[in-house]
Amino acid sequence: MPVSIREVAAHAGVSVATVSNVLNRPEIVARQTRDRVNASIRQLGFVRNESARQLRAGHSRTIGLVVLDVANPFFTDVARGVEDEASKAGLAVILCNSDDQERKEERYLELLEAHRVQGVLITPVASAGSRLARLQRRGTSVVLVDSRSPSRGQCSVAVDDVLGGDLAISHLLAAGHDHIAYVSGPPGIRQVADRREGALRALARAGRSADDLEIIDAGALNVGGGQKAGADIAALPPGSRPTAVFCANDLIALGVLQEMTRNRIRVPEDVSIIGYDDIDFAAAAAVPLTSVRQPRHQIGSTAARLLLDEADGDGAHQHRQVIFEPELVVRQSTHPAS
Amino acid sequence: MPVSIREVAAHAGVSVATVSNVLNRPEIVARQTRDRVNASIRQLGFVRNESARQLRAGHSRTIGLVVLDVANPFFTDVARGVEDEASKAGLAVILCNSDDQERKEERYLELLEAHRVQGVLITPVASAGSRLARLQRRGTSVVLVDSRSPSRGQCSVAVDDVLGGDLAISHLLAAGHDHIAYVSGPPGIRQVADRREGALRALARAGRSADDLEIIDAGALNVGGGQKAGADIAALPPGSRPTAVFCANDLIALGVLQEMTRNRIRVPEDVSIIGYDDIDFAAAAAVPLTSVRQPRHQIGSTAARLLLDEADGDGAHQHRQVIFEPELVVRQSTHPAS
DNA sequence: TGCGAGGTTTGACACGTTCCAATATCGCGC
DNA sequence: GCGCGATATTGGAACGTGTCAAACCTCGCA
Repeated sequence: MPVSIREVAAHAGVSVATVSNVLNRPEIVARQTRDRVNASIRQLGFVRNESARQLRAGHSRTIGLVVLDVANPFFTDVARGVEDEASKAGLAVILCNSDDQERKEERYLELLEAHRVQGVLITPVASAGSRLARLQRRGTSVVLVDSRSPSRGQCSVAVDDVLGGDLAISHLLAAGHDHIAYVSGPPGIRQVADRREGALRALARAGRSADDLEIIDAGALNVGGGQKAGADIAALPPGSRPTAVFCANDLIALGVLQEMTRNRIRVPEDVSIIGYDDIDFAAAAAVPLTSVRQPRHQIGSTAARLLLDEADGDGAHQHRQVIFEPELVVRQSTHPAS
Repeated sequence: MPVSIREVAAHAGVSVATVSNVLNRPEIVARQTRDRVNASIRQLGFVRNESARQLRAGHSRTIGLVVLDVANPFFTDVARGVEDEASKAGLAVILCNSDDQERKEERYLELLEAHRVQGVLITPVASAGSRLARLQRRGTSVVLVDSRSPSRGQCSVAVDDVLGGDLAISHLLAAGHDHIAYVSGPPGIRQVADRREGALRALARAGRSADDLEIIDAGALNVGGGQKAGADIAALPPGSRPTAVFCANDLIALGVLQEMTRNRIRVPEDVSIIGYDDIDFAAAAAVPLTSVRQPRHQIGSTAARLLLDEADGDGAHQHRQVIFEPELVVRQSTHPAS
């Protein structure tokens, strides 16, 4: 049904090659011919066939984005960053959710490879190293997102989560808190572990020991986990309750906040709460959350640019490991210790 | 760089056609040959070239999804629904954000058409009708998402927003509220207008007039708009303040809630709040929001299935207009009038 | 030994585009 | 009028896959 370049050529009374030239290097064809061809294109409603272009070119004008879950606002914003940048370059973005499952990730990588994408932007599951290496060996560029390249064999964009943890705890220490808890997610996740490490670093600098950081496990990096942890905190007798809690991400912080409110524990007067990510809902919470901001959109756009640089490939590409610094955003959920 | 079917054939000592048969109709090739070919495939790391397949087949194994903005949790969940369904069918999803801008939408539609996608799932901007008609005329299937087909010329999936507005207001009336406000978004958006219409319908049934519904314009369907509207409400003297507000979506409701809390107006004791969409953050708000739930994930998956049915095309496809019923979810932000 | 049937394998073409080398056309100076 | 260079156009070969009719085996049976 769709009209091909051949039909346009016939309609305009020129050869197929000329139509192709009008499309790709209009300056080399005579104005008169060009106008005629363009008229035919409009008249017949011709639209290039990307598949055919790709076949000839050897690679597609498409990039793959594999995230753990777009429904997480962090990744949503990263995805926007990627898409905005890709759009500028005329590229399409194929979106894939791995749900942190190896099998899904593997299936998607194969699909993307079959599509001969220019490259893959990925927040890999823990064990993805060898799969990615194989992918690269076969010629697909890979850029790690929110994840650091261990081997320097690829580009990566990450945020210094250790620093982030440090910022959060330093803020609480400066406000005079000395009974602080870390509401953790699954410790197997790098981000969770790094933020904890940063927290300990800040404590050490203040002359405290690791034992001074109470660890409360939320089980999952979502609101439900936060509620569970919040209930645990509320159940403590007021005297032995931490006066400040640092949450592994904002979703957990929102859950904790909700539980505090439900139990009539005032935030920040009785308990200060600090989150991580600074998602939009952090500012919009009933008590606006103090949080550690990550440049989410920028993470995505930077990753996309690194990929484009690698793929545009004049061969001069150097792998780069970009690390952003997180930033403390103080709002109303933290308060000097009474 | 990537290995082609030809190299596999050479390696296995068979013809190209046989390799193709192994890939597409394994049952017709002898077990022995099949095993040999499969071994070569694994050994060489062969991965099909989708572009070439598509070129041959005339259409790609890809669908396009055009939403106003994935960063809106409503669309995020719709996108997940689409992607889960597409994944089952082995299709890739190309994600596009129109940001409610005609030009961006147009560019993306052209890109998707060039990719010869199997079809396009789209929440169109207001004026998209003719563009979509043209797209269909040229052979690309279109399914409207969260939007009704005016012409019945295509499939669509929507939610009965009039009913949703009705449910919300009926709930408030049943609780004895008689001073109710509608915090509206841009009235040009169909969803906003429909929800208002539903609200009026419920009032009329209760013998009230349209004048009984106070309209407060939030300006935008986001948290900021809600805050602005919330400030307006808080500024009213307690006596003439509405005892209940129905917000055009949850983001607005969260903004209003935040403003109430900041001004020490109790929710729900002083003011009841009801939102729309029932996004995950509604349940997680400091005061869990009563809201009108839309089956977001299901909207996406249904739309994808309709598209697949149309594209699988044994010719027997009938366009269908699916309309879901929204559902009232009562939580703690609404309360009988005192 | 010859023949046919049934099961396997293969050659060749088509898909729509791009690119390169080669050809056609033109203007211009002699 | 002829030849030259410059400019415009064209023919045809790829790219990698899927399909289909035709060729090729092998085997059993007469």
